[in-house]
Amino acid sequence: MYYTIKDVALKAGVAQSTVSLVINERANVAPDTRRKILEAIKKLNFHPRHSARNLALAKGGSIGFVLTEQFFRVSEPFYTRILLGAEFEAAQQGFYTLLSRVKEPFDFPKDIPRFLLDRSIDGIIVAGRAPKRLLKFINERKIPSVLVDFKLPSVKTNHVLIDNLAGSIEAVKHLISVGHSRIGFVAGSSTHPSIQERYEGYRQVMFEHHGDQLKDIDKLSYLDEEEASPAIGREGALKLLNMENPPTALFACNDATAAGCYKAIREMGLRIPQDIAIMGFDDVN
Amino acid sequence: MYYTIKDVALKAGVAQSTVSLVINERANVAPDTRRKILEAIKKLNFHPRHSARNLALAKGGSIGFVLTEQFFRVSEPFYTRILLGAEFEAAQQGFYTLLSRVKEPFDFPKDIPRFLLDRSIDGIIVAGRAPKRLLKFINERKIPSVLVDFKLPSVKTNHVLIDNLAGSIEAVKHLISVGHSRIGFVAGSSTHPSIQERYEGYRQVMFEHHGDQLKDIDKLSYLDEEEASPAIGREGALKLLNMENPPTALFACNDATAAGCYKAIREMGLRIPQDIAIMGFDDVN
DNA sequence: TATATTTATCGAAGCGGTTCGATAATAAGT
DNA sequence: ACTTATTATCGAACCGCTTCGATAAATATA
Repeated sequence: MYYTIKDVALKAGVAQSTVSLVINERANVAPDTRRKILEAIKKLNFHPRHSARNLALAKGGSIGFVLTEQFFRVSEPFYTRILLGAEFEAAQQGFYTLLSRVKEPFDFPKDIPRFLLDRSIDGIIVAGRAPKRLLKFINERKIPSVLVDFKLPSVKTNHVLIDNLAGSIEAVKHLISVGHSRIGFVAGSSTHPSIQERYEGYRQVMFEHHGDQLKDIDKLSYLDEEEASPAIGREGALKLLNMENPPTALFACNDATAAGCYKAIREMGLRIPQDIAIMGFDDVN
Repeated sequence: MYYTIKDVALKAGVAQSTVSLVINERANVAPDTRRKILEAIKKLNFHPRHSARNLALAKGGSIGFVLTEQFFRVSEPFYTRILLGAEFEAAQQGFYTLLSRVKEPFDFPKDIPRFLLDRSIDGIIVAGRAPKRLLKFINERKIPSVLVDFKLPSVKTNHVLIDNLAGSIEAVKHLISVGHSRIGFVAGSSTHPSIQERYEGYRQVMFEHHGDQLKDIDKLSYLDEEEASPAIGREGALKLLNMENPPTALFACNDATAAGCYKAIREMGLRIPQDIAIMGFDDVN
């Protein structure tokens, strides 16, 4: 049995509106009245109905989380973690989190996440990547939004990005500091801005240390446009490690790719770290 | 700018209620009227507001998904997958999915997922494990529910379970069929019913084949009550592989544990599958 | 003491849908 | 042709909450 604000009002002997004032912690409620009302609430185990409140407030009461479909297939939990973190924070603030996967390719009006249309959300988080058309739609609707781990130069947005460049520089410098000089770079999703930044960091440090051997550095890089994954990592590692004068260290563009490198290395019967060093990015697992 | 059903009615020159009939695909609307209304809907890009509709229907419009907190920390995406699958199906049916993590230990009235109280959900999925008190609460409230991958004998529920016993039997038989006889069993979460069933399957097959060496079989099992994880797997594998007359194959209670076994094996410098075989459970990654 | 302010509470309207009972228009039955 | 059943549409009430303007009571100001 569920009770409503009306039942509470009745039980406490006050008007509904006064109960509402108490629920929402508004000013000007006599301490005694407040006490009575709180008591009634407790007794009836009353909890305001989410949809009723949201309707009255013209709000959604949730935040949306958009992830591109293919991230669901990847075994790496990078974005899943972000989702869970967002969910946690949202819950703290009294919001629910609504998940939506957008298709690729994106069929414009049809594939718009439903919660964007039925006003279920008050804001939206877009992670990893999203069709430009969708971002524009969000902007037109003036829906508060923030992109995570990507942005499009052509669309004005709020975003939180990883400092890929700095991270990458640090990674490569570390490898150099422990004695490596032939360092390979293995990447999937090579067109993704984040990956490009990581690659840029790699190149910067490599140039700094081996500026004279420009062509060599290019040969040490394996860039694949396909989704970064263990399979791609394996492929890249095999390629680089089988060249003449192979690298002594591999820097993978992310941990999923690193897992593949790891596998390739094992297949070749090499040992880590004795024979070859390996470096990932993202700190998952 | 958002439009309401009223705007649609105005534009189409009919009553709100008629528009509602069309939206909900009810009978007895003249084809011509229906057409006019659909046109107006399209033109105004109207989408019924979720909260308004749910309020009127006394529904939630979402389904809840409950996961025990610690599953969020585990790197294995087993339950995350189930969440995503549930979300997908729910979306197909026009429902949103609300996620909630329950604490352990569970502080009864306080830790009840909010969506259970504010009537945001019409049904609930509980995965992996949950406090009995919570399940009872759900039952008392007569909230449609289904448990995934666990059940409690003392609480009447719907559940969908993995056929742990059959899977386990199949796994061990396979190892035997390829020539192994000393097969170790490595498990975390040893009190979890699913794990116990897997252990049971292992024992059944082992008894069948080595009924005479009862004590040996016990020695080949590593059971830890702590959460199944790579760390536990590693620990178990190291222990079993360092005994006198070690197993030639390891059967891990799940893939997270298997990952740890894998690691241990590598640390010991053994090769898979030449030196030792390894078997997981769950088919993740 | 009379008047102006402030404080506490209330009632009613509104949020945007759905649904039920009423009514008008059509079709069917005799 | 006249009553009866069916179909299409409408208006109003309702879902459970918030909020605004009104009112009464309590305090402050002159």
